[in-house]
Amino acid sequence: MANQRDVAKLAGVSSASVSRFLTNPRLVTPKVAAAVERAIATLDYRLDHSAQTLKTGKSFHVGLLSPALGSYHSNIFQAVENQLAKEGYYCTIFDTLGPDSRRAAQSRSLLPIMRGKQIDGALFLPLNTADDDLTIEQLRDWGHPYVILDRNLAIPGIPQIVIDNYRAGRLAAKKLISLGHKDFLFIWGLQDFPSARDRFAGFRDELREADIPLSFDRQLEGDFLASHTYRITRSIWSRLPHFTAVFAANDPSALGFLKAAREEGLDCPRDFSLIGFDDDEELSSLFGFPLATFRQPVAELGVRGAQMLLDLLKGNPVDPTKVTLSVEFIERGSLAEPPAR
Amino acid sequence: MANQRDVAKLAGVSSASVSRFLTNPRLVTPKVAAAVERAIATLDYRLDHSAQTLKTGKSFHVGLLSPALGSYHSNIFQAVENQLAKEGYYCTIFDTLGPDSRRAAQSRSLLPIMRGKQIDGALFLPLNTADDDLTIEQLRDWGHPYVILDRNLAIPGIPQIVIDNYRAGRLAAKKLISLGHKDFLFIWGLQDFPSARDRFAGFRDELREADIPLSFDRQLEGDFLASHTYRITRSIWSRLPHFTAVFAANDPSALGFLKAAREEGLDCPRDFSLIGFDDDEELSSLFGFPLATFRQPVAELGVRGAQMLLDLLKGNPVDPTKVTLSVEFIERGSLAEPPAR
DNA sequence: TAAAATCGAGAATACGTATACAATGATTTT
DNA sequence: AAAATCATTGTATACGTATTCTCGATTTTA
Repeated sequence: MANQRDVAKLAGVSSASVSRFLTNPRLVTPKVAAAVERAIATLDYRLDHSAQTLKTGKSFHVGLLSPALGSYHSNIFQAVENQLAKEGYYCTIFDTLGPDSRRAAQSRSLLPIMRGKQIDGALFLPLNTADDDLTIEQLRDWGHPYVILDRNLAIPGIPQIVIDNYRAGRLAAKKLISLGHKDFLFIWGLQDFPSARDRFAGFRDELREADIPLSFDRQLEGDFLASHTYRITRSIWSRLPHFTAVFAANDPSALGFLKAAREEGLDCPRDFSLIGFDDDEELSSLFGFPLATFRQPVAELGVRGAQMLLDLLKGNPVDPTKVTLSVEFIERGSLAEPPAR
Repeated sequence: MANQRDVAKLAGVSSASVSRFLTNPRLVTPKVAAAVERAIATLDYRLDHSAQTLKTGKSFHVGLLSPALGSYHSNIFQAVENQLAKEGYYCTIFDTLGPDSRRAAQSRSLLPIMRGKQIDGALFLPLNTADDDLTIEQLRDWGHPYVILDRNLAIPGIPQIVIDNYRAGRLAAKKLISLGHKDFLFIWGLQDFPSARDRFAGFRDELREADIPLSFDRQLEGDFLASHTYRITRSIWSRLPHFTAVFAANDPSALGFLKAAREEGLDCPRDFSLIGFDDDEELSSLFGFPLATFRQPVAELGVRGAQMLLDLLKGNPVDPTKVTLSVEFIERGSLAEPPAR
């Protein structure tokens, strides 16, 4: 592999000129530039990234910290990767739940791994776990830029892009209340997911303000999967209180519940109204069921997060450090007034 | 940030000893080791990754080259990332279809980006495109280890992990033929996906050997999505030849077709048998339809690929350079004999 | 006991790059 | 025309690490 000295020798200039040409071509004369360019082409020279990193302290790598790498997160990643690639940054992934996290447990966090200049910044998709709380703490005095994605933190000044799950919860409740519903069910996703918690909080608060409590027997556990929600629903059906409206963690959960309810002789929207989350058009169209749901700007979450991180990396001022993206309520045929009793 | 010299000074030893302690503790006396260890803890010293890379030529980063980052690929990535993390390797992702590929188009490939010691090796999930063919060519004389995943290449000696899609196609055809079927349909996935092409080839070859041609009007285009397959099927229904057996690119496609067929008054398995691919338990259970399908070892693909790459990186001999993983045929109620005419 | 062999650790150096500093020539100012 | 300014380029050095080389100390062998 050729280095800058080799290029310089062939071009008949000093290695400093080669370096200058590479970092900022305007610093050298057109004549030198041409000679260097030719020499680079001849030798098929490539900049050594590690040497550059050592010298400048900038690696042009950012970390993507995320639990698992499911489809939801991978959609965000794709947006992030594309956005960062435009500016020459690379993405290194860290599974915060993988075997790597065992190492993390020993050293109490992922951060030690990220030390030593290998990472310029990080995008973090945290859960609501103690481990991830600790990681956030350590990111804060890491000394490098970072952005928290999709988890609403009350800490002022912390760079974050969030989706307004709380408002979504309120919207769902408001809509159902306005239709006349008084008896609700809430189907949880994985409780460690911040988004699921925020939706619950919004839903609960809106109901509370209408003097409708949401007791524990009206909360079903779930894991974002249709099959599990179906099984749970079937198994506790006889113990469920009277209900006419259901808000589920996501579309698969909603449809899993629907399947169970249908098998118990109920119909939607005749007997109850149903709202899902994260508009899954594939599933809805395949099912042929007009499920009311929310669409969340997943790609925009990634793009905005990446953009904010890039600004921080460049030292540009980031005006609002917290950006809130809105969900879109998609009203469909699964909504109706409660049946007359 | 402290460096090895600082540690050495505090420990009262030379920096060489510090380095030796870090690379191989057996190279130093227990006494020195203890002193160095203490100094490291005191100064919170971390190895500088870029300096180490510059010196050794090993970055401990591998590239994950993949088109898009959909759920299928992200499952593989998760397995790969976890496996590599165990050995201290990091994964940098490259979207071969993203805006980055525009850069690639200019320079005719992704490889220039991977030069300069930033990547020790690569895992590549190629499509059947000219771009990706070129990338494979260039990987071959890149000089670093690489493994091709999920694309069957006839080139001998090339390191690859493949899933036996061809055999799956044959199995599907064999089963349907043995049930007495004579009139078939094949539903394509995205044609650029090697796996879809292999399945088609196996299916076609098995039929051909039974003297059953699979003409173009018996091949439906698709894109792995239920909604699209549904629309296509409806739109060309009247032009479809008589059929009693259908093999679809994946489960969503199969169910999209099923939905369209049901709306046309057909029933499965009464009127036709149906086989999908990539066992989607969520979808099947939600649909309540016993779809025969194939299960492919996606996680194992990632694990084996990562393991092979690690072996190559360490210089271990890799015995069979081509590992073929088998699919599992899952026979369910969507299979039956053809109806009497 | 002396010479040879082994071992541990310090000194010095190189990896490839970016940049501070010095030096050169060209250009403008007085 | 001489002095001052400026634009370019070359020289030298430092980033932090791994490793070769050297040397002194210890152990082994005849």
